[in-house]
Amino acid sequence: MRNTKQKDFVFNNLKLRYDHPTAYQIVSDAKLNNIEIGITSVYRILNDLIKKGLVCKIITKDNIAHYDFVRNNHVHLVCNNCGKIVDVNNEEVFSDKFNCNFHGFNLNTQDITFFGKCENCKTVTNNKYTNKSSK
Amino acid sequence: MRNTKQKDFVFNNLKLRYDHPTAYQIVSDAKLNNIEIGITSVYRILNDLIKKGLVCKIITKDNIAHYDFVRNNHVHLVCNNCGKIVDVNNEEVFSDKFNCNFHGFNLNTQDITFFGKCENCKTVTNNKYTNKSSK
DNA sequence: GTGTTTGTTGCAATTTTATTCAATTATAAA
DNA sequence: TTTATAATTGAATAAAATTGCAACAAACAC
Repeated sequence: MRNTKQKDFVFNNLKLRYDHPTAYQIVSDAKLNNIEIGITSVYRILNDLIKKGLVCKIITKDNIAHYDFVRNNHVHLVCNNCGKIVDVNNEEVFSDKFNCNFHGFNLNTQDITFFGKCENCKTVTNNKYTNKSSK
Repeated sequence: MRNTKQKDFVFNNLKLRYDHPTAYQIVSDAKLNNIEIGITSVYRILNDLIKKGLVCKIITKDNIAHYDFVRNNHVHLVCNNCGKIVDVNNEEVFSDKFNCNFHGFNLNTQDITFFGKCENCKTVTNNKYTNKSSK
């Protein structure tokens, strides 16, 4: 694992902004900051950060991926009309304050996924996705 | 809205199976059943079902979309090593039984998204994503 | 500082997914 | 039952995202 200006930029850019950018928006922002970085590297760096659990990907109903830095655990509210994404603290959702009318939203569907290792893979050292191999 | 053999096949295939197939697997299965359907139509039909909240899309760490029929509200546990997807009832997750060791899994990250309409879009009749227009 | 090692970058090619548009076909009206 | 209407399909095309690989460069040893 090496430090490069490309990795630094993607990481810090995501950490500093709160607007859930797309991969292209990160490239544009890099250009404005005179950082040379290709879209390929942005996608690759984002996926590495996702595999480390530092970043998550949100797919709005327009089927374009938006990326978000994982701060304290939070959930996303996504508008199916304008694509707006709002962050809400975990605790609020898991409390009894939560219902389908929430933070001004009128919610109707949910996507809840937990990632980890299953029974069989818990003991395995090499990891099909998070490392290329264990060699 | 019209009934076609393609729509029927995608809907019933997803409803009957419990293995979270990819779009390509649905096309293959259609061929085995002598149903003519192109990959384009499968993606289109799947997206329509998602917009109606009848189907959801799960992205494993291999970045290929898997599709699931929405029965009673349930969450997904995804293995970052082998890609295995397990369905678990909502109630179990929102109870105190839930922790990072769950159903044999060793969980470490989460993706929780709720979809709906935001404050501004609640009153709007035409919908950027769920309908082409309101004309 | 120089050289070696090895992870990283970015172009090109590929794969996955979405859109366009002409041809087709389900549905309802005649 | 035929015709008219408009939604749907799929081949071609385009866009989004990933992978392979040669060139590059960060980190470490000397």
